[in-house]
Amino acid sequence: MAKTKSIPSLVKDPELVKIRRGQIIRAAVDLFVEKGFHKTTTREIARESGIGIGTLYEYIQSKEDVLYLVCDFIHSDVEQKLDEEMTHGRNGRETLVNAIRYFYRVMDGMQDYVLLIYQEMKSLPGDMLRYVLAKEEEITSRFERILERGIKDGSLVLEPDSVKLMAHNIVVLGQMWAFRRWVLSRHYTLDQYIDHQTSLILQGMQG
Amino acid sequence: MAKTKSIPSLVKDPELVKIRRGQIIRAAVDLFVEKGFHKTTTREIARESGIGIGTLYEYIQSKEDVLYLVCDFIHSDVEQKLDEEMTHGRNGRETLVNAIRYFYRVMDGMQDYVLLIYQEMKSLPGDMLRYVLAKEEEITSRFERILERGIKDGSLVLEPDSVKLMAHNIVVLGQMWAFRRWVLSRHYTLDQYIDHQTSLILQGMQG
Amino acid sequence: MAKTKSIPSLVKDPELVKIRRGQIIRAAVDLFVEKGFHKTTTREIARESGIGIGTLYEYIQSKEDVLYLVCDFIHSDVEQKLDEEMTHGRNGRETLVNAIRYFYRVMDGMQDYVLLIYQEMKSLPGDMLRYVLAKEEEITSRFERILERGIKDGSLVLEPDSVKLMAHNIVVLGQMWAFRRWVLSRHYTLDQYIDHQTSLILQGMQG
Amino acid sequence: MAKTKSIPSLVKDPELVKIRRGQIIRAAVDLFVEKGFHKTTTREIARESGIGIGTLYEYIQSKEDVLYLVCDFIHSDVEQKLDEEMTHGRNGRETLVNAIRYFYRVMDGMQDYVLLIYQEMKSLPGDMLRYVLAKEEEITSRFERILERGIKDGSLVLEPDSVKLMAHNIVVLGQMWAFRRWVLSRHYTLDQYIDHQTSLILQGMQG
DNA sequence: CATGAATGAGTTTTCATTCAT
DNA sequence: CATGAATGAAAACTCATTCAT
Repeated sequence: MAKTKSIPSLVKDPELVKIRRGQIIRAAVDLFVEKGFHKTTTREIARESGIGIGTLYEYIQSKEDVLYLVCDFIHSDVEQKLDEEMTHGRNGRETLVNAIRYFYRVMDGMQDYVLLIYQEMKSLPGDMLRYVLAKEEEITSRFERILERGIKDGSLVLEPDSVKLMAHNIVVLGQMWAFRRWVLSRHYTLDQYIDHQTSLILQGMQG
Repeated sequence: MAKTKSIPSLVKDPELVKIRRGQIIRAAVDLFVEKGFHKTTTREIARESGIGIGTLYEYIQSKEDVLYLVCDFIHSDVEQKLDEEMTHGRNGRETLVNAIRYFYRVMDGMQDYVLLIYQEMKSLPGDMLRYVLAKEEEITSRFERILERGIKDGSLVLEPDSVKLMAHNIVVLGQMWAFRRWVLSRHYTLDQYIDHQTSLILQGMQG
Repeated sequence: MAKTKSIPSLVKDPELVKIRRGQIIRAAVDLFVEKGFHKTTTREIARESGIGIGTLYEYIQSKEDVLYLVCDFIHSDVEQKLDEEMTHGRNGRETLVNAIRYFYRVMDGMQDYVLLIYQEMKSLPGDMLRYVLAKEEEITSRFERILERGIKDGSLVLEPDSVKLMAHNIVVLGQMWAFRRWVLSRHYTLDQYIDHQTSLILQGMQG
Repeated sequence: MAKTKSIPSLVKDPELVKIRRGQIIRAAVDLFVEKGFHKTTTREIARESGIGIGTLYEYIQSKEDVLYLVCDFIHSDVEQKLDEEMTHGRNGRETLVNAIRYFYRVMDGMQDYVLLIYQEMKSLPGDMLRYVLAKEEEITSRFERILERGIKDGSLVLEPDSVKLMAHNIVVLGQMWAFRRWVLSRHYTLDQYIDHQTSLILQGMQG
C-alpha cells in the first residue's frame, strides 16, 4: 500500500487530530465536488466542518493541505473497498472479471470523487502531487497483480510487457465511466458498460 | 462539425477581432498550461498577448471567455488535424489503424492541451461547457464513422451497439497517453503504446 | 438673463456645434435621469447621441462638460418657459398668482430634471457650478421682480427685505413638489398643491 | 420611530460591530461631505476609519451599505435631537414656534449632512432607499403631530387636510436654509431667517 | 470632421492566513 | 485547544480620454 504524506498539525493529541480532520474532510469533499477547489473558501470549509476558522488552521497548514487530505481520503476509500473484494475468484481470470465488475461499480458510486481528483490534483504542491500519483499507480498495480496471477495459472494469456499497460487500460476505462458519463449513460447502463468492456479486455488476453 | 459559440466583442472589425483573439489565445494557452486557469491573472494574459488590460477587455467580456476561446481553439485544432489525415486507407480497417496512429500522435503532441481541457473545463459557465462537450463528442463521432465504414465493407466485425462505446474507448485511450504519461512513458515509447492499443482495439473487432 | 459659460469645442463651425451638442444633450439628459451622472458612461452618451466616442470629444472636453451642458439646457428651458408666460396679469398680485401656477406646472412637468440638477450639480467643477447657481438665482429673481411690481402697485404688502426670501420660498416650494412628489402626490393633486401653497404665500403678503 | 434596516456583518460581537461601524460612519460622513459618495473610495473610508480595507468589509457588504449607514446615522441624529427638545411649550402654537426654531438651528448645524442626504440618497439600492425615505417622512410627521395638537387646543387654525402639507413646508423651508445657504446667508442671519419663516407659517394658520 | 481601437490608472471586493485572547 | 477579528495583497473589471487613420 502506498505511503501517505503526513500533514503537520499544531494539535498534538493524535486521536483528536483524526476526529477533527475527519470533520474537515467530510465537509471539504462535498464543497469541492459542488464548487471546485478554487471556489471553495477556507471559511466555508470551517463552517461546514463545524469548527472555527482559527481551529481549522490548528489542523492544517494551508488550503492545499485540505485538498491533499481529501485526495488521500478518496484514494484510501477506493483502496479499502478494493481490498475487501478484489481477491475472490478461483483463478486469475475469474478474479479479474470480478475485480473489474467491482471496480467499475465503485467508480460508478464515486464518480464525483474521481472527477474531483482528475480536476483538482494539479493544484497540489509538487510533493503532495507525487504522493497522490503514487496512490493512483498503487491502485493500478492491484490489477497488475491479478493479471500476473492469471498468467501464472494459465487462465490469461498476455505478454509480460503488456501487463502494466493492460492494468492502466482497465483502470482508465473504469474512470472513463465517471468522466464521460454525461454521454455514455445515454447509451449504456452500467452493467452493459461493464460487460462490453470486460469482454474487450478479455479478448485482448487470449492466445 | 460542431458549432462554436460566438463571444461578443466591443471591437467591430471582425478581421481585427480575429487577429487580437489569436494573440490572446496563444498567450493564454501557454499560461493556462503552465499555471492553470485560476492562477493565471487577466493582467498576465494581457501582458503576454502584447496588449493592455483595457484592450483585452475590448475583445472578451470575462476571464471565462478566454478559457472558452482556448478550449475551442484546441478542439478546432484537433478537428482540423483529424480532417486532414483521417480518411486515408483502402478500407475501414486500414483507415482505423491509420486514424488511431495519427490521433494518438496528435494527442502526444498536444498532451498539455488535452490535460488543460480535462482540468479546466469545469470552470466554464454552463452554456459554454455544453459547446465544449459537444465538440468532444464530435471528435469521438469521427471514429464512429470510421468504424461504421469498416463494418459496412466487412473489414471490421462489430455489433452496431458497440460502435459508440468503441469510439469512446479509442479516444479515451488516446487521451490516456496524455494524462498518464508520467507513468506510461517510463515503460513504453509512443509507438509501442500505439501498437499495443491498436491491437487491443482490433482484437475487439473480429468475428 | 444670466450668462452661460461657453464650452470649448474642437469643431469650428458654430452651427454644427449647436446641432451636435443638441444631440448630446438630448441623449445625456435621459441617461442622467435614468442612471445618474456617475453611472452613465461617455460611451453610452455617444451611442445614444448617434455619434462616435471620438466625435463626442470633438464637441466637449470632459464628461463634466456634458453635465454642465445638460444643467444649462434645463435651466434655459425653464427660463424660456417662464419668459413666455410670467408677465401676464393686470397687477402684481394677479401676475404672481399666474406665475406661481405656471411655474409649479413647469416644475411638475420637469420634476426629473429638477431632481437631476439638485443631485448632480455638486459634480460640476467650481467655475461651472458658479454659473449654474447663478442661473438658479436668476430664476428666483424673476419672482423678486413680480413681488416688487406688486408692492409698487399696492396689490401686495411685503417688507422690502422680505422680498428675496419670499421669492426663494416660492421657488423652493415649487421644487419641493418635484423632490417630495413620492409622498405629496399621495395626498394632493397638483392643483390642490398649487392652491394651498398660493394661499399660504398670499397670506404672507397682506397688511 | 421609523424602523432601521439592519446591515449584515461577518463579525458576530454586536458591541464590536457598533464600535467599528461608529468609526466607519464618522470617517465616511466627512469624506462624503468633502468629495461626494462616488469620488470617495472604500480604501479612503478604511484608512480614515483607522482600519484595514479587509476589516472594513467585515462590517459591511458593499460600499452602498456605508452610504446607508451614514444616511441612517444622520437621520437618527436629527430624530434624537428633535426628541430631546421638540415637546416644550404650553400649547401647540408655542411648541410649534419652539420646534421650528430648534429644528432650523439643527438644520443650520447639519447643513452638510442635509445636502449629503439630498444628493447621494439616489445611489442607494431600492430597499435601502425606502427606509431612508421613511425616516424622512417620520421627521415630517413629528411636525404634523405638533400641528394637530395646536388645532386641538385651539392655538392654531388649520384645515385638517392642510396639516400634512404644512408640515412638509416647515421641514423643507428648514432644509432650504441648508441647500440655499450660499445665497440666503448673504442676506439674512439664521435668526432673521427663522423669524421670517416662522411668521409666514403662523400667518398661514390663523382664522 | 468623424471614427473607434487602445490604454492604464483606478475601483470594489475577496480570501488565505495570523495571532491575541 | 478553540476562537474569530484583523489584515492587505491581489484579483477582475471599468471607463474617461487620446490619437492615428
